[in-house]
Amino acid sequence: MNSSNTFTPIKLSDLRRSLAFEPGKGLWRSGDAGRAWRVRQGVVRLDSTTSAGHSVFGSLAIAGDIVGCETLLFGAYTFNATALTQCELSPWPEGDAAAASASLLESLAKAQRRAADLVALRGGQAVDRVLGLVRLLADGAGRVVLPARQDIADITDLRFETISRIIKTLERAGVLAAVHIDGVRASRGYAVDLSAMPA
Amino acid sequence: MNSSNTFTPIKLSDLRRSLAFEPGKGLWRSGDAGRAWRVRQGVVRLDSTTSAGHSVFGSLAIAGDIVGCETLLFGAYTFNATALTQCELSPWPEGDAAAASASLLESLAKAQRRAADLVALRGGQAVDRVLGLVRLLADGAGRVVLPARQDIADITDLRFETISRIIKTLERAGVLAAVHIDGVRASRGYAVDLSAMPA
DNA sequence: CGATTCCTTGAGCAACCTCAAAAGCGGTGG
DNA sequence: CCACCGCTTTTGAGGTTGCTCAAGGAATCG
Repeated sequence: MNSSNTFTPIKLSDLRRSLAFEPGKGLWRSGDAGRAWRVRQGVVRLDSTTSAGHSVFGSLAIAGDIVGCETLLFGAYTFNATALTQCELSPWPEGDAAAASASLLESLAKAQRRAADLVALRGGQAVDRVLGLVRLLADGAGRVVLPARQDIADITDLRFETISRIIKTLERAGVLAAVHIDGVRASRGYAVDLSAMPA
Repeated sequence: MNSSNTFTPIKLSDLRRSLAFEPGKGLWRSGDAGRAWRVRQGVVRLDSTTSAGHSVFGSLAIAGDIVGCETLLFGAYTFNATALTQCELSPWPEGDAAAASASLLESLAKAQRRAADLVALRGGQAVDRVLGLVRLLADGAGRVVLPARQDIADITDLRFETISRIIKTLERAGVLAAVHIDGVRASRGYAVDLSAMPA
């Protein structure tokens, strides 16, 4: 019910290498058989399937997060996963059993912090939610590739028209600046200057 | 900045037994030294401390969830924890290292599902959010002890006046019924009848 | 370059918020 | 036991933010 899904299953032959995906690409669906991954780059959107059968935003995974670990318990994914930006996944666990166990504890702690971040993106004034997402997704150098308006809307529980208005306002205020490479627009790429944010 | 906090640190001598807490009781604060626990009963509220120094709702832990596992990594808690209802915690991990590792994986999977649940509580129409929380907290027999209005408001990102209006409406519609024991009101206890919910 | 999807912008409206006041509930101490 | 105090909950009236519906423009893909 959300986003475009050019969906093809992950190939068995790829299980040992790192995989790259384009924005909008469906990675897997709830119930599919598969394995666990670590997100190396980009943003993965995880959706729950409602009783009514349509897909609603459930959570986000960004660089460092582990996704699909439930496959180790049930053999199948519980969420639908799609790439929101260009992204890269590598198989998990990556080392031996001991390394996996340490990384599990770390992942659990990280998952709990991530949950709090997500919750924060769905509360308060509309502008602050969008800025929160920008902050979450921006790299250290003040660069960010935003998801599509509709995906931002799903994440923040706002309407895409509202997101559009807010992002335009932030551009006019100098907080966001569309990035161009060789004179051509980098799709949804922005330079971020939070200090330009009016009180 | 939220809720009343009759705060006293957890005693060392209690580390091996299960502990019980009254609603409103502060369990620990971010930065405190302490250990990890499994929630046996009730609802624990976890708050992040903002840069401005005040506490904002971050997430919920209910029966079966593991809280404070980050102490095994950093030696200190990252969230402030308070009991929203009468609740009971027992030390975690409960068995040997092998059992802990299996339970970790399970906990990670559960934490991710819990995150999606929380996210769902902060989107959509006000009534549906409150009903979502009621469903999350109700036991199998259609009984629930709700947190205070202000806490429900913090969880759902609504105002406590709005929560009050919604709960009264649900009572009048027969979805919620205040529970009395020996003719005396069971504090914030309700019987739930979701089938009485109008479309 | 034609079609489809995504984004922008406007006008009016509804859901929820804000501010305010009063009633209920629980403890505490006379 | 009752009067009092603080805190929570209820209820009302009016205001604001973000939603809905609608239309046109920009991007992207074949």
